[in-house]
Amino acid sequence: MDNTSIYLAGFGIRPSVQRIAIMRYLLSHRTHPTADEVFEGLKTEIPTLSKTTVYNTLKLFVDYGAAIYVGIDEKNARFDGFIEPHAHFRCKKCGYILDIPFNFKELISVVPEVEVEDTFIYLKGICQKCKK
Amino acid sequence: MDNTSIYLAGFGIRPSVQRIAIMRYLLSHRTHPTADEVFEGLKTEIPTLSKTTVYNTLKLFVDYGAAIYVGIDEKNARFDGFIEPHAHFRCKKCGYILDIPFNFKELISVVPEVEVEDTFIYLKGICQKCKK
DNA sequence: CTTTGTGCAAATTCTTTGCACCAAA
DNA sequence: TTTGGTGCAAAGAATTTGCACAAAG
Repeated sequence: MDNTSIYLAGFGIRPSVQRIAIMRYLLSHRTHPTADEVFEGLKTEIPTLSKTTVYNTLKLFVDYGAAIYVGIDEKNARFDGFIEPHAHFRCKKCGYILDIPFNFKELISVVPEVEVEDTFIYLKGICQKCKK
Repeated sequence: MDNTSIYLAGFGIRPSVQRIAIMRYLLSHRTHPTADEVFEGLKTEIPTLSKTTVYNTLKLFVDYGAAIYVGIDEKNARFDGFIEPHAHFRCKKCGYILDIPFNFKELISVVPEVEVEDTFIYLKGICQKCKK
């Protein structure tokens, strides 16, 4: 049965075949995919899907707090369906993006003069696999 | 006299008229400019300057550690001549980017399983001016 | 029926590339 | 005289826009 539909509704997002599929993709592929990767991953399942819809939908998810925009990759926008606050690490060699648990509270306190709404922590370096 | 030339040499960067002007621009305009803004700001001073050279040079500066890439603006790459580790805050309304002093050491310690080389902290919200 | 969502094609924008010329070591 | 730097024009790639049709409330 379809709990993705209910999940989306919880964010105030009207479900549609496309939106459900895209959210399902995000939740089952924790790879921080680009819009293109989402499109490629779903075009067999939904042959009529367009890239425009993927772009629209991912933007919608971010606007409604159902996904996180990940700006760690200078070439493409990436998206994360895992919305608990966390940092991201990207390997400079293989490009792999790793979720890093991180408590944002302590960070926000250092900035009293502005009203911080969103926090993005991007770490770059070499991952374990590439180090060997 | 020209200490920018010596400054660049300190990073292992051969000075040229263009490189000196671009670094001077970065150091005197702490606005985290885009490549285009740097180009626009210098084209009167150096009428023969090309955008290609600005792109090449900014990339070179980042590669040699003479400037920081600022990925807080989803539309454009931005650059910072202030290379002490610090965080960035961007106002969602006016787009103003503010430097935030921040000690990165404590952050890196939370990620033992990977080798972090670069840390980027981006904060977004509403600045004081826009709050009023 | 009236608003919202989708998708095609075209446009836009930022950035990179190929190449020829110029400058410096 | 060889390597490195600049700049033009063109290409490339990611994303957005305009618009017509489809779907849902």
